[in-house]
Parts: sequence; structure tokens; C-alpha cells
Amino acid sequence: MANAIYDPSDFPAVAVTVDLVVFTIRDGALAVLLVRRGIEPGAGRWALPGGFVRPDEDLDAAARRELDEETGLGTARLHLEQLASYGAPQRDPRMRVVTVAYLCLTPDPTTPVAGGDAADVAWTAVADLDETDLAFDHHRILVDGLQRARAKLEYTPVATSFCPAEFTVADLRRVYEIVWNTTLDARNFHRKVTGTEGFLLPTDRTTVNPDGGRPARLYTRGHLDLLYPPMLRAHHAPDRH
Amino acid sequence: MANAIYDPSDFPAVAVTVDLVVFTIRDGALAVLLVRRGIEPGAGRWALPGGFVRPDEDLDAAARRELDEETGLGTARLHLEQLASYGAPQRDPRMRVVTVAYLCLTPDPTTPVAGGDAADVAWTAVADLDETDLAFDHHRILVDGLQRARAKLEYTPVATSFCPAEFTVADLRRVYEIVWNTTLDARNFHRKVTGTEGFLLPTDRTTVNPDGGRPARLYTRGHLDLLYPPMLRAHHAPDRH
DNA sequence: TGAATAGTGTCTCTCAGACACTATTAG
DNA sequence: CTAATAGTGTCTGAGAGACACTATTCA
Repeated sequence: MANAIYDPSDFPAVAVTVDLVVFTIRDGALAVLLVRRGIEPGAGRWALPGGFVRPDEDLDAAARRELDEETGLGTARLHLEQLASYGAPQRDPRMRVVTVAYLCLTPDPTTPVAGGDAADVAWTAVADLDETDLAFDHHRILVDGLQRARAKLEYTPVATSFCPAEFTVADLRRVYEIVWNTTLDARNFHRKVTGTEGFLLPTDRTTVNPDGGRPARLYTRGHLDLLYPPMLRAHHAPDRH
Repeated sequence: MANAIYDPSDFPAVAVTVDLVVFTIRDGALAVLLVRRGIEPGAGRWALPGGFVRPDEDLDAAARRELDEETGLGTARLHLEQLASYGAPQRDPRMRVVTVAYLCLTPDPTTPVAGGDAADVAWTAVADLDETDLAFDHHRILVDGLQRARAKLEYTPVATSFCPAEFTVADLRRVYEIVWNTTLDARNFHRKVTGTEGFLLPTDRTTVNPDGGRPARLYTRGHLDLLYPPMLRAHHAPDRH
């Protein structure tokens, strides 16, 4: 932009929106928050929640406002970060729209999705979606968000963002297993996460298991924002035998 | 954006630009490509290269075009990826400008920077810049780009993007040392990078060292796009004694 | 020859993964 | 008691870091 002249006639009308990839874990599966479109194009189709950035609003603030409007979730416990921007000229057929996508991870909300001007809002299992189910390029954004979430579980403690304020090591392990779509050795996982200083803070409380089993200690998330050494998933091709 | 009405009067005039954080290694230091602004605000100050996204141009294409215009570098050998977007309401005093920042890594160009409409263009050592040297929020963008570049050296082979087509293991090690601002054990580094299948492809040629020393084998970059296991830098606080 | 740089061998320590084993609950 | 889940101990193999040593060049 260094030498540009700022005359509105120099550039076309561009709309800037934020779109949100909001993940949670419901019924043992990774789910994403979707809204049903009420207007053309793509009326009746599902899409990511989002909306215009307002004149005096920063991008992060717009994302947070849209999230509040569409979910009614308190902003406290959830993780929100910028994902990427998408601006292909024809991604919206009506006009040029550049969207800044955000990734949000939240615990399973006990209250069903509330408020907002979106008529129909639902959590949908990511595994049940295919490329043609979402409007615009939202499937691409979703896939990028999924990849980012999977990667961040490795080297940050964001997996705790899927858990309630107090949770067990098994709860956390199930988050990893669901998001990575894999199984982990419960014993090694326990040793690893409890051994990483600052990842989890033990409380003096425990859960009760309904049909037997030793009670599990409850933890809250610690202060770390980077896991070192990281949690590992297999990146190499699995061995054939 | 699901339920929004697309009437231009619904949103303010917004300009979308791309800005580029272009890094190279010059004279043993990490350097960034800067242009000197010719117009207000910030006339005479340095800024990141960039410009408007054109009406029928995707964001990536705009970044690549700006890069070509300002540097004249062939697009072949260089790494270009989206970094993040910045849209604070007052980041440009004249109007609302949302910019999509890109990160680019390139070998040291032997030809000085060419072309473009920027009058004054220069490679500047990153270490010589401080927070007040750049216009707008460009210092923040630069810092984000630096952090991204440092992180990507860990788990991808992008360090080779700083090297010419053929390079030695020592060349590659110097890239790591400069970008991470650290020193690495040359022998362990050699064992590590040559032992990672697909990172480097050996040629049958060698360099000649001007004042003695065994010739070094030349390599080209391999096909890998993810390093596993990653290159490690110390993330923990160094031990006191 | 010596200085300089490239590259290998080897030891130790940490840690991931496999998995036997102990601990604590409900019924 | 048994079933179930939580949590520990221990071995093995891979790999990072330290660093002695060999290899190959120029002056």
C-alpha cells in the first residue's frame, strides 16, 4: 500500500465479513456450528455463522460479537483465533466479499444454541458433512479450521478449551482421540499430560464413576500456552505388515 | 454472513490491500524488504511493500503480483504464504483499510531490487528496526511474520527457500542460526538433516573452500513439506547454574 | 606441514510407546 | 467377590546433544 492513492474510485466496492468455524465435542464426535441461510443465494443451505464487520470494529471484535449473537455463549472459556482470509473474486456471486475466518473451540454448551438473527442454527457432526453441503467456499474454510485445530492440539494446550472448567485426564484424552480420530494409550497419555508442568492444575476433588471404577481426579487448565515437548501423533505412514 | 442483506449501503467503504513481509538473508543477517512511502501519511517513512487487491484478483494472486512488481524476482524459487489479516478501524487514518499480510522467503537476490512504482526500496536488517520505524501497524505485521518464519523452520523445510538452488549443509545451518539467532552443533545438524529422508537431495557436485577445508557436497531441496521429527530449538528456559 | 572445514562414531540422557501391575470405587 | 476405571512402574527403542575422531582440501 506504500505508494497507493486512496481514492474510492480506485478500488471496487468490497465487503469484509467474518466467518466462524466453531467446534465443540458433542455425543463423542467433533461438531461444528452451522446456520441455515434464509436468503439467496444458497437459501436453505447450511453455512458457517458470520456477518459484516462494522465500521468501527476491529476484526477480532467482529468475530467475538458474531459469536455472542449466534450462540449466546459467554466469551470467557472459549478459545478464539484468526484462521485465514478468503477472497476469491467469485466466491460470492453478488459482489466482492473478502472474509476473515476465525476458529473457535468451546466446551459442549448445555444450553442449546440461542439468539441471533439466524433462524435455524445447529451443531452438526463434522464427519457427516461432505464438500457440497455448505454454501460458498465454507467447506474449504471448515477443512482449514479442522486442520488448524488438529495441529494446535499437538503443541498447545487448546484441547482444554473443549473441556468444562474442571475435567479429568480421561476427558482430555477423549478430546484428543476424537479430534485426531485415533486412539491413545490411556496410561502413557496420563503420564505425559500430568508430567508436563503447567499443562494441568490438580484440584482436590474427584469424579464418581456411575458403574464402578476408581474416582478420577479433577483438573483445571494450567497457565502454559505452548507444550514442550509437544503431544505426538503419527506423521509417518503407518507400517504395513 | 448467512443472513446478511447485500446492499452496499449496509457497509462502509472498505479497501482491501495485501502487504508483504519478504525475508531474505543478506550479509549474515535476516533482512526484510521495505519501501519508502512517497505520500502522506507517513511520507518518507518505511513500510512493507503492498497494494490494492484488484477487482478480479484473488488474494494470493494480488500478493504474487505485488511481489513481482516490487522486486522483479522470478516467482519460481520463493515461498509465499498467507500470514494474517489486520483491520483495526484506525490503522490507516484516511479510511477503513483491511490488509491481508503475506510472508515470503527468498534467496539473497544478486540483482538489487528492481522495478515497481516504489521510488525507494531496500533490504534492511531486521535487527536494526525498532517499533517506531515503520508506518501504520507494519511493525506488528513484521513481528508476526518473523514469529511465523521461526516456527516454520522447525517443522517444515522452508529454510531451503532462503538458499540458492544448490547449497551445502553448512549454508542451511547458517539459515537456521541466523533466523533463530542461536548456534547449532554443526555435526549433529549435519547428521539430522541428511538423515531426514526427503529433506535434501544430494547432487554429485561439491563446493571449493577458498582458504582450505574439505569440499562440501551440494544439495537441492527434496520433496518433503513436513519435517518429522521436527528440527528442535530450545523452548524451555535455559538452566541457571 | 598446519589451518580450516566436512563429515562419522559413540556415548548418554530423555522421552514415546508397549504393557504388567497396583489402587479404588460400584454393585 | 467381579467389573470397571484410575493411575504407577518398567522395559525398549528412537533420537537429541555432547563431543572425540577421521577426511579432504588450500596455503
